[in-house]
Amino acid sequence: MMRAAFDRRVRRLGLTRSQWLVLSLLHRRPGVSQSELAEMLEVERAAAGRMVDRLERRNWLVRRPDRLDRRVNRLYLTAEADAVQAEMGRIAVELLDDAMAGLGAEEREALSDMLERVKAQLQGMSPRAASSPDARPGLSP
Amino acid sequence: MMRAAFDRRVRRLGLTRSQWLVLSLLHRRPGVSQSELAEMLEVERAAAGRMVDRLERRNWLVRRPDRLDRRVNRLYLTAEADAVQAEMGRIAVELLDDAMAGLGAEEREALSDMLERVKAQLQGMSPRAASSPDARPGLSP
DNA sequence: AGGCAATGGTAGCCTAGGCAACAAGCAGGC
DNA sequence: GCCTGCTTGTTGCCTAGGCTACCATTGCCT
Repeated sequence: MMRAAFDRRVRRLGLTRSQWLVLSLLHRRPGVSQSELAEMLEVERAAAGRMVDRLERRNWLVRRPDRLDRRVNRLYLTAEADAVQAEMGRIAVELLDDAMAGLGAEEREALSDMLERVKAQLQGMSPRAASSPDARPGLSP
Repeated sequence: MMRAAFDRRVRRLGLTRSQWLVLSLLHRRPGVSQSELAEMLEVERAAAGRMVDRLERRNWLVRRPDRLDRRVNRLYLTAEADAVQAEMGRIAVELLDDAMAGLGAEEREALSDMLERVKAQLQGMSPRAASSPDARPGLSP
């Protein structure tokens, strides 16, 4: 429902929530590879790749080959994307605020905290959990 | 992540979480129409219709015409669907329990309650909110 | 140097959902 | 009776994601 609400609100900008997540991430870390992007978004490489396809087709970002490793594409936002990115961020905050209108400050804190814990739990049972480099994924080591 | 985790667990049964939601609902209320189904699942009529397509194609349910209103299809589970439905329910409960393993009983209660409130808030701003029959959709009556 | 495993990216097939346009059917007003 | 408007369902086009198989490249190890 959050996704749907967000998409409804930013439709006029010609983007979706998922696309905004990419833009936002690329704004903070320009030059990441597609694999890195996929991992950060917690999504399959294929899905990330197609996302990049769509965004590139609409000129929101550019693929540029890495000079050291010919396999990887480094991703960079275009100027327009950089411009719209902030606006989307504002909308995201607004939506979050509206959605939690019925909750007090401590409740929001608690909700956020609990969801983080649930997320960690779910991450621990995801197939991608095995390759965690340093974090202990299991629950009973 | 919940959806993904659930789908991973029930894959061997040849179904998905969304499909299970339909089966579960139809088990409790056989003979609902597609529109009713869509509303109960909080999904567009088109999406519900395609869902029914897939489930019918795989013989999990049957469309039967209503005798009074030739527009509507009434939906009924097949025997196999009825059988597998309970199993899926058990898996759902298990998953929920696993996901909230890091939370105490009161926390779970609180989380559930808060999410309900957030959901209500989001429902109030959805486009389908206007046609609510009795409930007041606004936030400050 | 050569081979082999790991990594990055892509394409194919699938489910899932949104929005819009449409046809068929129903119901109420005149 | 007839027309007008609403409801039900379907179809088309779109994004989004999962899984698998595959190709190219890289890097390690012998």
